[in-house]
Amino acid sequence: MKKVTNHPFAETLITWYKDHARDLPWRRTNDPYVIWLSEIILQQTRIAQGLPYFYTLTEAFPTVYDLAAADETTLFRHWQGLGYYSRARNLHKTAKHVVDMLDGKFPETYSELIKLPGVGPYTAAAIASFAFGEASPVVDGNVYRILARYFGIETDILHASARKEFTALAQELIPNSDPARFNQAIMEFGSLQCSPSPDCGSCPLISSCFAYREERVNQLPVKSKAKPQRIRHFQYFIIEQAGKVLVHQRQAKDIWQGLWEFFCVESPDLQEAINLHPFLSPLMGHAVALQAPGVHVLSHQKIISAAWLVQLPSNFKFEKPSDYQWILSSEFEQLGKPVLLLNLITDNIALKEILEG
DNA sequence: AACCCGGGGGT
DNA sequence: ACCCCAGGGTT
Repeated sequence: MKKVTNHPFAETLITWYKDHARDLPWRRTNDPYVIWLSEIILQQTRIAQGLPYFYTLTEAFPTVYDLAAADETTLFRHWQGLGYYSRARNLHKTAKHVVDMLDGKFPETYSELIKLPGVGPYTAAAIASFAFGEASPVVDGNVYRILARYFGIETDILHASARKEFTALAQELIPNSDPARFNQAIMEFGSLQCSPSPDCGSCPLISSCFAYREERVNQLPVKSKAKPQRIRHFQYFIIEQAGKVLVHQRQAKDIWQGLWEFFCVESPDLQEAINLHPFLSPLMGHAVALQAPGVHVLSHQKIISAAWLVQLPSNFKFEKPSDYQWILSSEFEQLGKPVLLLNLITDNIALKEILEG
């Protein structure tokens, strides 16, 4: 079912986009690798936050071959601070798959792209359209917002059926001629014009917008509320001896999987932490309290933490936990850490000097 | 279908 | 304090 003429909605967006498009680096290329990399970075991430990481990563790994050959520890270190660290792991998986199984060439269709680890409906549509000109509509937070307002769609955008409904509508709207431009335009429009608190007075779609006409701009899109945050308490022990520090890489299905940290006990207070790990008891004679980070806030958790610096004499003997290892203090900088620990280090000069010389 | 996964910025 | 951000994976 080819569209001969475009929907007026699409025409207006494309016209608006000609005058308002930002000059973003991933819009200057057709390289599917660079587009893919940018899209993974931008998942649930604002452009301003992702941009420095885009420059760093494209410089460190200019091609998919470079990324596939990368050491995962190095990749995690580059991803440090960006959040949602499973993206980094899936990035590496997909790069290796593309190099090893696909001769370094990315799949060129939505239905093939979506099979890649870390590539879901949005990202597959984005790559298929931007790199290969396929008319698959992107449906991201911007698109939900614009379509819900303009067409008066009441479906809860967190409901399972929402994606299907909004995608079907977007599929009707996307032109067969330069679908990539439409996808860029609708997201840019959502970001700059039809934002969560929009400036309807300057909107080119004001005369035909359902939400504006019905005075329901601030009620659309409908989105159910997030559940309250879980409160957690972490006790950190920076155990240092003979120029080395005790660390481990978080592995459990939990926050910060793949990142590195100091000896950590999840407990509301020091005494309970010691009771849980009796080897700590004789160490505490060498411990000094560090300035604790403030409450560290994640999307669904609040982490309240405390930390002790434990500098042990060389002849001090104790049995370290089996899942922890010693590394040179100076090498800690090279590992990917949670921002909570970056803040802890920044706020404590003594710690900073141990770890950064 | 429900739940989990970061960090930062706007209001 | 709450919302949102160029979402995706697991169970």
